[in-house]
Amino acid sequence: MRTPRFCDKTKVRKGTWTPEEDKRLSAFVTSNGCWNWRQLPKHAGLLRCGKSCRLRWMNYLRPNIRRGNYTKEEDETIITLHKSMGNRWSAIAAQLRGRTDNDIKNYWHSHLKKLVEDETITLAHATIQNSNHDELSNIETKQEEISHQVNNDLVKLETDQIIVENSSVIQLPSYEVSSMADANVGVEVPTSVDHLLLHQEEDRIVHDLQVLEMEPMSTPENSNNYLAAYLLDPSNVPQSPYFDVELLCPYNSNRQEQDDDELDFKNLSLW
DNA sequence: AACTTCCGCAACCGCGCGTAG
DNA sequence: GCTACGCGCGGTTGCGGAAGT
Repeated sequence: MRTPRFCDKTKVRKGTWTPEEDKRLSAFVTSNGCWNWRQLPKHAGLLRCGKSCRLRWMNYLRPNIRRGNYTKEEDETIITLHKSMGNRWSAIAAQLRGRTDNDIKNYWHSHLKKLVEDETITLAHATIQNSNHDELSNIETKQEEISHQVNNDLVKLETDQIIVENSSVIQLPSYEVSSMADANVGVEVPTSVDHLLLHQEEDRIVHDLQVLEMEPMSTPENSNNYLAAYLLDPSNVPQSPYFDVELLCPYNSNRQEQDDDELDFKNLSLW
């Protein structure tokens, strides 16, 4: 069982050190050294506990101690060391000449901590803004790709429909072929398989449009795609929050601004 | 001028570790 | 191996001056 290690509170002084006490402690340690902090106050004629004497000497009276006036280099050193070592003040103090752990700890809590927190917040803002920008770019790229694909598909679909309607003998629609110049027309009799494939392709386009509809429809091309699909088969096109099927046009710009506001609000609410 | 609040800093406190007996 | 003790460290407190009302 450990005995209480703290000073007998009835016999020792506490609180701020007087110049007289400082003088006595300084003189004693300078001439005799600090061989035993617990015994020291008795021999030095001080009504303080050993622990208090040690603290006073180490943090204030010891020679070569620098106080205040931290340089920018010291600030950076402390911040860097704190990042890697955490609250190990004595280890940090060992890297800075003439600074005590207590002084650095106080300086950290009164100045640097806030500084670092502010910088972290600024950095986090910048990171999220960049992230949002990248995400937006990805969505726009994806929109363009889908839009382009849908446009091509619609052109092929319309062409194939014309072929099916106007020709008694047609080639099976092949969407692997990129140019209509490659299609051989007038070879085979159309079968129910041809129509089945055609409907499957329509379904695929409608699916593409559904994917497109999930994204913000911000470009006129996307609206046109929606209109084209709607005119082709209104029953197969899902309702879009971005396209007014009554007016057959995109919702007005106020709607878009409102959505933008909501997006901004969502971003803000992350904070 | 008086009072309150804020802030920096010195000092205290409790805990853990190392070591001597 | 156990205990008592000293020391060092880090968290917390409280004093006193500055700033604000």
